Amino acid sequence: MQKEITIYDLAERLGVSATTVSRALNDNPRINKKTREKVHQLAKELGYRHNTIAANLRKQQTKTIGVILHEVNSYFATSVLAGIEKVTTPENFDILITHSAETAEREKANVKNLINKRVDGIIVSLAMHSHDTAHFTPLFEREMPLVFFDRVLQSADCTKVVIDNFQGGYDATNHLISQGCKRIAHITGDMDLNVYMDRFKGYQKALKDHKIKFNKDLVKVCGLNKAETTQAVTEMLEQKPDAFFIPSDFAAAVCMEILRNKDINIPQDIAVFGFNNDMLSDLITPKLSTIDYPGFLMGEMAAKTLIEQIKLRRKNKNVKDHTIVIPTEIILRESSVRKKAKTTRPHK
Amino acid sequence: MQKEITIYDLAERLGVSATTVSRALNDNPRINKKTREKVHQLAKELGYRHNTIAANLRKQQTKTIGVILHEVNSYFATSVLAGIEKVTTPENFDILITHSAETAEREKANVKNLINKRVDGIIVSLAMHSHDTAHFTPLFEREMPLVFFDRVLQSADCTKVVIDNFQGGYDATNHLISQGCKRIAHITGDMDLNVYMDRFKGYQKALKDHKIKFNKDLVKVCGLNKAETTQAVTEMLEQKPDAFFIPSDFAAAVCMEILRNKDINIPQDIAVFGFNNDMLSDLITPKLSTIDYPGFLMGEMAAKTLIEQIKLRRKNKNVKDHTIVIPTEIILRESSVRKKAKTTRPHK
DNA sequence: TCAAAAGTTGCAATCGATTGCAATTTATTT
DNA sequence: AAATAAATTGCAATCGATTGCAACTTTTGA
Repeated sequence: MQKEITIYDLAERLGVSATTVSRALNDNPRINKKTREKVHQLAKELGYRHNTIAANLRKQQTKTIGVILHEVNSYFATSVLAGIEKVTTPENFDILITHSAETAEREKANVKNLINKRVDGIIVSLAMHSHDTAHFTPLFEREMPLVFFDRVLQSADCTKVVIDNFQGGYDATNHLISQGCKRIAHITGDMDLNVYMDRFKGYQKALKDHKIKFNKDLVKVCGLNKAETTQAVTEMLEQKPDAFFIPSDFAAAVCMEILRNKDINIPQDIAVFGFNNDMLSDLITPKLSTIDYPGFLMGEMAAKTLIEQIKLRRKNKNVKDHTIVIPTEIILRESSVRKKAKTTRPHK
Repeated sequence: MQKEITIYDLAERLGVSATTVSRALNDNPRINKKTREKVHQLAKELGYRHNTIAANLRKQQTKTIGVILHEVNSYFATSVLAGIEKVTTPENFDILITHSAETAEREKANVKNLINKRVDGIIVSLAMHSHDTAHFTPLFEREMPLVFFDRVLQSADCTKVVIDNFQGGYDATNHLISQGCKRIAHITGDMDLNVYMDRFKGYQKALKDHKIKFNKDLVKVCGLNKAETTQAVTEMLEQKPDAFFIPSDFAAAVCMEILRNKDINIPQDIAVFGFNNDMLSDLITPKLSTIDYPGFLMGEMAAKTLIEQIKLRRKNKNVKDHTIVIPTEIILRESSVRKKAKTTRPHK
């Protein structure tokens, strides 16, 4: 790599100062139009490239937002990222995506790395196994603009973007009950996470409202990956459930495959209900009933809120923490509808 | 945000020079062990954070690799990223992920942005509509370490990591023929891209080897998204095909849904063959035959090669361009197997 | 005891762009 | 024509860490 051209090189050739070049390249109106054009012209000719690093150091801001995801390989994650991008791109923010592979250790490393990189703000969805959240305190100490979304800290005062998980859990369970299900198995994730805890509470409330006694043998916690789900479902079948409410479309799909292999009819013998409205929920057979999870909107809101915070911070105003709740929608499809035909919705 | 602690703050408090602090923090053996410990101790106490930006500026390297993907919302993309990470993490490289949403325009912006950010090297998979590839010349001019993977430039001398797309197309078609298919429809993507072109050539060659005359009415190019695939499949059905070879599992799944809605039996009436071995290929009914696409391995190889290049560049040695071909594997499942039962493979 | 070697530390320049303030030139007004 | 305003440009410091070179201190060896 031959050395990159700098503003000093341009300045020398044009017989002006580096200041002028810098201002010209930034289209500062203080610089004469002709000078500006000459600078741009030469910059183009010589293949000058703005050195973001030097500029960031001087300006003490990076115009970059760090995003910490627990995983990236889901339709939900990519929707969220798309939503974030929709907001950040016109505002000229870059995003730096990290993922913690569901471990607290990597989450910790990611937080550290993002601070070192001096991002202007951070958007986080917690890792599954992030019980000890001490690694976030450096962010609070710094008053770093920070928005949690989806999987959020339960305790701390902070800004959050979430869906109504309780309602989602309630709606799903309520629907299954309406289809005549009485032994509704609930295979779910780590209850330390708000998302699974709240859905579980919604599940319980729906049972209660219909005077169905809660049976703890019908609830099982697992990692919701293929292996663990397979095991959990297989074990659960001994309890003779007449429905599975598994708040993850992927895990629900795994469940359905197991049922199919055992020639169990879905939804007549056992109904299945997922969560997320993932791409695949509309492609598998039977199509999966689920709760639509507006990832794009969540990403949008999170980014919007964060950028507001960043702007306030620059003006040294202080920030009010608040919680934004995004509405969800129940999507009824073949896997759970036993009675009268209802219209199903296409995947959006 | 109160101001961040710098090495100068630490230096002052400890009554040593910033040089010593810097060296201590980097565990430079030239610094006395006791001094080093004192520095680390104070750094921890005061919540010092290394300023990557300043360090990058001085060191003229960012230890960051830029990745330009055409899309990120696929199992393949996340596999590739995981493969890249596996290599970069132990080498202490960060990755900066950008995606071009299949447009040349965004690809161009991404290239520019990554140069401005002074990444040490770039890994690229081309956008679907990236015909004019002039925006890559600044990279060649700079002799920027650069590895293309999957969707690669056909012309330029550069390092590439690809699969044997020809063989994949050949194997798929050959298998369909072995199942008695004679009118094999091929719905595929932009032929300017090596991946679709080579698979098409494989398709043609297989037909030829079995003395089946090539029929251009059975080939249709589209964007392979849901809407375009739906249209293409619907139109294609007028040609009365007895098989679909659609080199994208997602698009093949869309196709299967259409066939199912028309009560067309798969694979007896029409066999379907995909490409990628995506997560969903194993979850849909019937399970989809496909070509396994070792994304993880491709990511790994691309990153490995790139880091080699980066290291050579630092020593001012020059780099030999070469092409790495990763083997693929045919995965036979229910959607295409008409005759004798064959063992199916689980998704890896 | 003194010179050479090894161990520690610091000076000062450097990376490249930005920006407050001042200086200079040009245009406008009276 | 002089005074004032407006437009244009530059000086020099700054952001925070790194590093070649030199200096200083301590240890080692004869």
